[in-house]
Amino acid sequence: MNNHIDLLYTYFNEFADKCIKNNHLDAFNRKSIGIDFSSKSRQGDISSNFYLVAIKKILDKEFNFKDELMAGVHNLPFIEKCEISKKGFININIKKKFLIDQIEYLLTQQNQFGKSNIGDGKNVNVEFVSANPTGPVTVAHMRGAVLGDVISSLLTNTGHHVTREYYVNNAGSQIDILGKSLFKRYLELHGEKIELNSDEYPGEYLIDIAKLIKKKDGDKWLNHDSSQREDYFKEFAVKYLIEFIEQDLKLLNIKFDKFVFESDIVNSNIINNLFKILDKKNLLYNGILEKPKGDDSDDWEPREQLLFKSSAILDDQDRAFKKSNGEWTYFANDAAYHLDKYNRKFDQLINIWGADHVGYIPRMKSVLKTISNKDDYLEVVTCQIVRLIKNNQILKMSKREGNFITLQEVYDQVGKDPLRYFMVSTKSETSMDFDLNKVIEKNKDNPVFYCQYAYARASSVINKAGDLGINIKSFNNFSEITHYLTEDEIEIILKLLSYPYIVKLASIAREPHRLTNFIEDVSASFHSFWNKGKENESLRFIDEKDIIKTQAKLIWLQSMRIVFENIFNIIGIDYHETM
RNA sequence: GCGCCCGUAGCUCAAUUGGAUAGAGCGCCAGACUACGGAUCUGGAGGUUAGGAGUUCGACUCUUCUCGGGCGCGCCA
Repeated sequence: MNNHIDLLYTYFNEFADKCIKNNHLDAFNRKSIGIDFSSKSRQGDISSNFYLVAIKKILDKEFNFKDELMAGVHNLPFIEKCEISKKGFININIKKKFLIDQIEYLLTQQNQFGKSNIGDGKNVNVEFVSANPTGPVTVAHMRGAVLGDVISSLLTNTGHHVTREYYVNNAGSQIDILGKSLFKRYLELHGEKIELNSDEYPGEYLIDIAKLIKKKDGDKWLNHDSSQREDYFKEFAVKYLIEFIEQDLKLLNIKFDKFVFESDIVNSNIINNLFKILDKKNLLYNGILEKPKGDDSDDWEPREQLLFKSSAILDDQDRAFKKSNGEWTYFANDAAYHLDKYNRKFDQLINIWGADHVGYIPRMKSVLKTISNKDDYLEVVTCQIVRLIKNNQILKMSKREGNFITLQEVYDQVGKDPLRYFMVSTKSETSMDFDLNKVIEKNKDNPVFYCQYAYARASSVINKAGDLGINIKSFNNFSEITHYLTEDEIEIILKLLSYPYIVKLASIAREPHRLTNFIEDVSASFHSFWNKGKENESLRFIDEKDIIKTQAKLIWLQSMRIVFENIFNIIGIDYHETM
């Protein structure tokens, strides 16, 4: 069942098609057609800029564009009133009966309401977190973790097949250092005095893992061939750290469909395949990179190595593909991993990257553009850092001193819901402050609580009415209830009915914060209306003497609960009928 | 030095991708309470959207310059 927004969009597009076909209008970008469905302007229930946008494209001055357009609008089934304002906006009031029909439809849809198929079943790979397996998950990754998970949910809700993927960097020098650090802890357990180098990992979690090795193997490794021992300690460390990481993320209810190991990529032939693809297009050459301008260090010296001609595609300079000693660079391996994703037949790749990787985007997009011939085959969503604030002080972290704050620690202090909610409640590319004191307050200053409370209140009304024998289970007098609803309630209903569009736009823009804005907006309207019932009894929800009026209210309250549940499910936070 | 991101009310953030008078919460000021859940609500003040120039019917949004903040800048990962 199409709602008023769908119908209006469809009409505008068909009307434009017809005009263009008849040479009355010049073609134009349909994305510029906007519908304001939140009635913010209060000059109608919904409004549109269609007239303003299209009038610029008139070719035939004889053609009576305005009258033709409006005649069609008036034929739409939901139009109560429609006019074009002085400035050129189309303002529409909607028949209440039509809104109630939509609410009836919403109630039959339940958790399907708001879902759509704009993704058309596309296979999308969302890669996120991908923190190096050298320690527990820290706060540095928590925003990307929640963001990736919620974007995945948004995509699922809009008709995409989503694979949540984690790339494990278990090769390379960081892992060598990790293995050495672990071995030192193992030595320590056998009574040796150890000293960690500044680049080694000081975390106590390695002591726990070393204990596991000691328990399993005793002193077997104390005097053992070193290369075999090194591999063993590396693998052992990574295996347990990945488990720790999975446990940490499960605290936030984040689960991955697939873990891909860098070692498997390195050991496969995929890097050679990538080499062939790039080489065939003449994008690889031996050359010498220039010295970076900001680098005043003296140890720079020119070196010849294999370079990727990314500057010919999307980057501002070429990038090292092989080290001067002939090994593949990290970038080359990572690019090979992306080729692997491409070979797994995904229609699109989305990476969630932290701010420290933004400089990396052009070269990786260059690779994937070359492979796929599509500009946007790889999409990178970046998120800026989160500053933790406690007792009005910024919590500083320094990796060198090992005093990084773990995800677990923050989780213990605030819990899953505030953590998830706040991580996605602002635009990801702006840096944000996360105040540990404020996010756990249980009052209206806290939007998580405010929205959950709105849900609980609505639930309590429905339950209370049920106790009085009033419910909407077999209600079918939808056509009779419109005159029981006030303007405030109609406005809330309008908002609820715009929810499918909020989801679509949030999904297309990869911006979950649109959902939190929306639910806060509806919650505010709801709490405000609730309070009016305190001063004016006629505005209260339950009236035992007037069953139909009560049912009319219960119907939109139930609709609101459904919309809230759907949003809570996408964001991944809990909801309760009592708090 | 170069590149990317950001700059919106005292503070924390929005603004449906170029739309109408830039909106919320906190804080501040003034009010409301025997309540279908006060874990609340009503009203008010507060803005040259960092600043200048440009593009057009129309700019927080696009272009350009300046200022300020963050991140990154050959073989690390």
